[in-house]
Amino acid sequence: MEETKDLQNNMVPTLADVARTAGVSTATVSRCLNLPDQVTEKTMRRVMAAVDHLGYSPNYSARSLAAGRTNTIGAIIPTMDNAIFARGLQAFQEELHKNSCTLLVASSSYEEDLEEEQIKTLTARGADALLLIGYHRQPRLYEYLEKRRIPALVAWAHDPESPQMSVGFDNRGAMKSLAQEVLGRGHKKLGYISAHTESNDRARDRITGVLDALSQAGLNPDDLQIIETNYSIENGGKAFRELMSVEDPPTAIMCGNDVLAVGAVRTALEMGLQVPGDVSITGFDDIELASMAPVPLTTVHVPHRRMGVFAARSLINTLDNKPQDQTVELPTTICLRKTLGAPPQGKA
Amino acid sequence: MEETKDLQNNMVPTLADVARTAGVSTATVSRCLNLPDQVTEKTMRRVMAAVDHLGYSPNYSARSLAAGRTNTIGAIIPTMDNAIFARGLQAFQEELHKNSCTLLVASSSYEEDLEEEQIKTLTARGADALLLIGYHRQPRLYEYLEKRRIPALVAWAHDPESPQMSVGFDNRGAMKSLAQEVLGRGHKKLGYISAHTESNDRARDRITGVLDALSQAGLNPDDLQIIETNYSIENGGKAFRELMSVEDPPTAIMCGNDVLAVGAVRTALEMGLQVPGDVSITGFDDIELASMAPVPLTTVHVPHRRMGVFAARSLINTLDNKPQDQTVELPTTICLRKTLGAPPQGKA
DNA sequence: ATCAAAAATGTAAGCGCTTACATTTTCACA
DNA sequence: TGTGAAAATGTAAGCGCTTACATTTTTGAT
Repeated sequence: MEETKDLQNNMVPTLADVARTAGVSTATVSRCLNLPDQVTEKTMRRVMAAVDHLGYSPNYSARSLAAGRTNTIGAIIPTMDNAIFARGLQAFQEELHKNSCTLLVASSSYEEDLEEEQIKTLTARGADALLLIGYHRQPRLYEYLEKRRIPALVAWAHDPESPQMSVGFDNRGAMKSLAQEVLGRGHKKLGYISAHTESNDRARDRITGVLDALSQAGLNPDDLQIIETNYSIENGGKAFRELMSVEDPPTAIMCGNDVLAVGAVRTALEMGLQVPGDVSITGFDDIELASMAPVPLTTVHVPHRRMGVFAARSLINTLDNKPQDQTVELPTTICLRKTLGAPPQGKA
Repeated sequence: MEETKDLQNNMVPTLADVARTAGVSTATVSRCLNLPDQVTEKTMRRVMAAVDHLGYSPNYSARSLAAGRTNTIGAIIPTMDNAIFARGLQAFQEELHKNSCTLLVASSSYEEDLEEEQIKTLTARGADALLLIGYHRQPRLYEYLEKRRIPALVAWAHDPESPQMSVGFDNRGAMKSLAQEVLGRGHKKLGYISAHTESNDRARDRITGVLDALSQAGLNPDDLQIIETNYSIENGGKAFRELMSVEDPPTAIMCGNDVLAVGAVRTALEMGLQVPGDVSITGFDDIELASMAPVPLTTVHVPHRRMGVFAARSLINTLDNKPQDQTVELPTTICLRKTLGAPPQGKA
């Protein structure tokens, strides 16, 4: 009983077991699995038969330890509970899968410290590379990653100046264009609802974009009323109410993302305001929600899925030492729907 | 130069390096990291100083290999590109993190074969446990998991009969209740837009729920027109159009989820139909979109985040051999908003 | 001071795989 | 049929950690 070399005895089979039952060395089995064309077809068949027979599948911890590569890529995103990241991440994962990599996920909840912790964790877990959102983080983290030779790609943002690998888009330019559309309609007084900007460079860049447009149009950027709040429909509504509760309220409210904008639209309607008759509202991202809003949202379309796919490819190419663009900027487009119009009579 | 024991020389430090610089054995360092109270405070300080000095962090591949545990839990979900899974997954991840576990993610794209492949991959990658959506899959997979002693928890569904560990809700019962609401309004002829049911037991159960209500109300279940389609707003619209294009169309269309329902609502309005004046429509899930729809959706609220949290706890407790409910059913609630009304005059 | 038991630490054997290097087999060509 | 180079396979040394077991140190009761 103790000599049962056959080990059906409810143990998980190892490479050595496969080798034994196939009558070859462990090296050969390993080659069958990893370097198929270094092996005779006959041997391959024998080994594969053993693999099937035993129900063998490799132990990745061991493989990773021995090979010094995990084929795992980590992603640290603010939250999945946000369609834009969820969708990008989904595309990212699909592309990784096509290249037999797996995805290790962590979320930072938009907190810088937590993100740092997650970076440490994921690298310790052996992520071969990392997907990060935005540029903003302690320089020591970039040093840490560099020291460990862990490629990190920044997504959702794009800064041609930065040495960091990235796949993103021009938050600032996109929002500037949208602001120009708004100003072009004759609005002179804008309000802005933003995500918290403290450690969110995308949010900051978008605001800067509006400011750009404002000063370019000869308006005073200091007049732009900005409220920062957490990402949610409800908060968008609250912020809207606040912005509109002043003496001479803005005629257009631009929002840092669609979720906030939808909240604003809803609240506007609740307040009995016409959109865009009494007040124009814009979003950013073009999530599914945008076209479904009570009044379909004028917003900026961002190619989230493409971003995910590109990010995956970049990282994989880098790991494979294939030539590879350091940084790619994806175009965004302005999506004019129904929430942007001219300011009300006498307000222009 | 070659004798530099100090190895700043851009190598990632190992346990042995820490041990050497702290002047203790590797075992002691390992204990400091994993079993802190088996170690003197003095030693601990020395070791920690070395850890900090070298910037050491453990290699999880090695740790996993040696310890036979990865502290990694895998989740295989149909897609993250669907708010309900994204949100649940987010909560799941947060809870795992609280317990120092990481999340390995894969998606099956609602394809049974792909799911099987992903199960194999994730277990090979050393996932200590698995989160799976729904019960439907080849029995051999359950056997496979059992043989490897990998606890797998089924979420999003609940079958008290099944031996499988689960955290879910009663898809059938919930949809039955909603159908009863619909029938209670006087509707006699219903249509149903479903996700593909082939390998989706949640979708099947929901249909069964409607059928239950129908036959209980003395109506003929065979009259229920059902269209199966892929998850998307657009497809919801198409299906709606098809259901309504018959001689004597249904007065209420129930949908397997909110996304399909929103598509239906939008299309109804495009067709010049009043909702619920001309046709009632219902959804399922209560995602954010639901209350934002052109007409706010009557639907079933499902506690996705709680489900994620419970799932994480169950799995972790199981891994820690803590006592643990085999299966928990979370309550759902019916969310009556605006898309359900009485059938049009003369149609009741 | 003494000594046994308890606490802390050390030693060293793997965990399951990859891979450099060594050995054997195969094969084209003379 | 014999030869050498190329192809296939085998041997065995780790990869960085955990942990059973052995050894040393500390502790506290005498």
